[in-house]
Amino acid sequence: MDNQVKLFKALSDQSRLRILKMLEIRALCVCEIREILDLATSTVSQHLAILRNAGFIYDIKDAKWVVYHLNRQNADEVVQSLFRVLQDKAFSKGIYREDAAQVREVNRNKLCGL
Amino acid sequence: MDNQVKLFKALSDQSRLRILKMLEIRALCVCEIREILDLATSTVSQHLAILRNAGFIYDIKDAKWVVYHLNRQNADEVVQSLFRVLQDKAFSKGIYREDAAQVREVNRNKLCGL
DNA sequence: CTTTCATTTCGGAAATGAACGAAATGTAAT
DNA sequence: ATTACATTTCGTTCATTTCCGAAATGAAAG
Repeated sequence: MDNQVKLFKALSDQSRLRILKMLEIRALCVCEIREILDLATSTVSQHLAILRNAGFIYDIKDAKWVVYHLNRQNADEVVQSLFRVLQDKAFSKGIYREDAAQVREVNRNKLCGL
Repeated sequence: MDNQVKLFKALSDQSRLRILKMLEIRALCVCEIREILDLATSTVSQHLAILRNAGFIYDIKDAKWVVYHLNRQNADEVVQSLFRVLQDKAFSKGIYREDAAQVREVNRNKLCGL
């Protein structure tokens, strides 16, 4: 598939936009994202794969978790430009604001094992 | 559907990105767009409806044609921001460059009736 | 080495999207 | 008015996407 189209496709889903806005606040593991989105873990994992494949995020293994980070250093100018689109205040309202509040509260140690 | 998601969905199709880049050069009627994309007229009409519904374009009836224009004045900041994404040079290569050449050559009078 | 547990992959169901041709619409020309 | 014709709408088909639960993976802890 055309690379530019792939970028827009990755962003054309509410759950994935929410994930990107959450990762803007801080890196999160799959179980934390799952908790906030309230979707099956496998579904969250697939959304993350789509975002990673498009270059918006990357993951780092940390202890028993896979922690996802916003890929702010991506050299692709279109990706950078799209990150800037997500800075619009439209993405700080409604569900995005609610998610932001939850991101500050969730704790992977409490959510998952420990 | 969420408004922001609708914007990205509208852009997550190669034919629709091509249409927007063509309209950047000049306003076009459906038959001119159909000629360049080489799709059924009904398919082109649906793509145009999706872009219009998202606010990226508008149409004006002119004689027997419906002429589509880029909606550069759209007040939505996200739309403006997305127009800026499309300014990236990635959208002036490959198929987009070929389309641009064709836009300068097509003539609705020759294509359609007259 | 075996168990535990977070995550990914797989397979399938339901929803959505893209494409076409045929029929409907509406306007311009005869 | 009737015809001609650009465009839209409708109905259908096929591909893709989204979602889930079950099974596989892989690393850490016991």
